[in-house]
Amino acid sequence: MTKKFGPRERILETATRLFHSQGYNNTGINQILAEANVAKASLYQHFGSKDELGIIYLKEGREEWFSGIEQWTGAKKAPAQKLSACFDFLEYALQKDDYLGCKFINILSEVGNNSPLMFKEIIEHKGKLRQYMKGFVEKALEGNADVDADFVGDSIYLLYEGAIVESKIYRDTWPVKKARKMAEMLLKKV
Amino acid sequence: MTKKFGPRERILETATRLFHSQGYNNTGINQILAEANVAKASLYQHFGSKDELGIIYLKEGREEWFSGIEQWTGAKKAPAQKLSACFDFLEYALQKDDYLGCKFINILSEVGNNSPLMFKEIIEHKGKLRQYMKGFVEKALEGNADVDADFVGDSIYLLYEGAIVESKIYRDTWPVKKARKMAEMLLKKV
DNA sequence: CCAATTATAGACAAGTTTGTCTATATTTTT
DNA sequence: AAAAATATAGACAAACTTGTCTATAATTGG
Repeated sequence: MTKKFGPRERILETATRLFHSQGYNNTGINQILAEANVAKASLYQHFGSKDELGIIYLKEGREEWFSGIEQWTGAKKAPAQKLSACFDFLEYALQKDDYLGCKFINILSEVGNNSPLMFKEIIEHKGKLRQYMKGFVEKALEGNADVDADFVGDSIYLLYEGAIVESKIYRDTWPVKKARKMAEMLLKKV
Repeated sequence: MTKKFGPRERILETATRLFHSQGYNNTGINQILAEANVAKASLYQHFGSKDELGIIYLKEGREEWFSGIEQWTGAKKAPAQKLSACFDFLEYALQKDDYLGCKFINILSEVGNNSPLMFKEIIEHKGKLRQYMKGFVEKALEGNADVDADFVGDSIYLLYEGAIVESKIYRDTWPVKKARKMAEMLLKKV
């Protein structure tokens, strides 16, 4: 059995904290090692490079995100309520991390197209989130023939992503609150 | 009179190109100097530090942005049309720069709270853009007492910002096109 | 209990980074 | 034309980066 707090886990936990709060490029390997109390050779044993550590940071970030959002939507029954729960979870998550924004959007600004494997993680994560939310919108608008569910779904997704970025800029939850309110309105009376 | 293509101008033009395309942290002073054909001492003569160069890069970016958007909105008369023109300009600008996204959002991910003066430029730019767009929304909804113009205005602003970020991720204009369509819908029949 | 695996500590290489400083050359201005 | 301001080229410092390698210690499985 793998140790619960072995070097690998400590590295990943520390790297996650530092990459998210300081940024990927502003976080050196040595700082991670020092704060995780791990030897340098152990890092290069478990992760082949800093780039790979970044990729696994994103992979785990995606798992954690969807695990969280499914917990929140799972507590609701109606699709429209599940969609609102997505915004509630976002508000909770952004506040919990002191408005650091989205790990994926942030790292995209840092690495650009330098790391194709990171870009792959980013676009896959966002694509999955988009489909996830659009699924609720479709169900909520089912039978409503005169409404373009695809269009409304993407609009709500854009509101969601806009709320993430603006919460970071304004260091406040108003973007999420207003985005949710508009999303709810769009599902009711379009 | 200041020279049109003196060292200062060449530095700023090159730094703008490189900061935007490669990122701020991925662009070293030496690369800027080499591509601008300028001596290192000249850079530190005109700009005291890389940080200050970054601040002026943002200041100029804001001027250029608003100069551009005002050209596009100035060609329209009705407030609703002016608002649509904001989206048209965005689509044009993002495509022109090959979907590099927003200079301000990008650099925020890189420097975080490390540079308070940069953060000041960022929040001022976004705050001004928000008010600029909300002004059109207010005028377009004037007399429409049963509609909360502030709420609709912020929603459209969030759609706008979401479209910027998602266009970068998907390397496509669909986010802007859909955001504009939704914005137009919100001004017509809410 | 002993052998194999895993972790540690840290020196080291080769390359970055920003910023300073000197010395020389080119423009501008008076 | 002389004096002052501006630009150039590049050496240099001090600190940082990722990644490799060696030698020793701790832990684990059979």
